[in-house]
Amino acid sequence: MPELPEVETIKRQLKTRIIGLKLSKITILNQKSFQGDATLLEGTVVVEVWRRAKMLGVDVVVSRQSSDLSLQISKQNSSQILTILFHLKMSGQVIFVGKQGAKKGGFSLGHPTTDMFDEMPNKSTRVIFEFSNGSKVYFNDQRKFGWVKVIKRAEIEGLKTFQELGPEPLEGSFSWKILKECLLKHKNIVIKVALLDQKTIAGVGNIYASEALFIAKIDPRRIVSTLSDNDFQKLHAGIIESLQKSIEEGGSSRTHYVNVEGKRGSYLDFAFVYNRKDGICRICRSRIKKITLGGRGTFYCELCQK
DNA sequence: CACTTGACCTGTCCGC
DNA sequence: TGCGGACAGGTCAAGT
Repeated sequence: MPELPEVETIKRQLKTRIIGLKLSKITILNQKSFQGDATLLEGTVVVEVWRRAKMLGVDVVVSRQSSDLSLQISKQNSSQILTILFHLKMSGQVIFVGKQGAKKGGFSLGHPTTDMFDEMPNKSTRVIFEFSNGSKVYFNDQRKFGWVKVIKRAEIEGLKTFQELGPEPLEGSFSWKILKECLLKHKNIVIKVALLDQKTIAGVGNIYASEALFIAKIDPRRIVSTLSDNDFQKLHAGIIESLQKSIEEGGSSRTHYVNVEGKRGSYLDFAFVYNRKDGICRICRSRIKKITLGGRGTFYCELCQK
């Protein structure tokens, strides 16, 4: 899927479009894609959209006349909040379609998406969320690895997948020393594989692991225990740089990823190594190599990365 | 226990 | 053009 920058892009866009909207109907087209009781969501109002690692959360509360009051309730009584949790895995998409765009507080937000309207649903649509103003959110997932689940907000922290997650790399508190500490938890594996473990750092996937290691000039085959403090510092900077750059570019679109408007991200136009086998290294002009590490394609420059 | 491989799915692309 | 195999943003469980 979508790694951190792609989910972050979806989160930011969805937030401006669906907060304050009331859910009217949920249609499940593939049972395996949906866990929990969808009927609990009908009539609820969206109060928040958030991201943790590669997961997307949409918080909803039972509607009480106005959405303003709902917002108040959410702050006072978190036990009332339900979360619609998404994991897009390899091929998930979240598409928003609203003919006039969502409205909140009297002004219109977002861009018109009438072009997507006729294309949705498509053959990979697995779940459809309909709002009372006619807007819709489509969860598409060609490979059916992704999922949507309904869970009480208060129960999320108890989920094993949440408890074990490593730190968020774009939070201010994420330092190179924390990165070092997390990576040394499994010091005998290859650095590229360690970066993919969500217990090490949350949100880094196959694209940004290769990119961050290139920026840090570290060979992806290195064993974690061989890294110096200077390496950890460069890697820390490389992770942040690649993730931030990708968010600026709206994420990476190799095959499936699109944002909520159905548009592709452009990070791969700037990528140093990912998906650039035999391409020219932007720094030393030698050929980019592709190898397999931990069963995943890994791209790097033999000259630049030591 | 630490680490690796296969499974989950559908679709596309590449070589013969 | 057709067919088989490898491969694709992720994560689990089972295997070594």
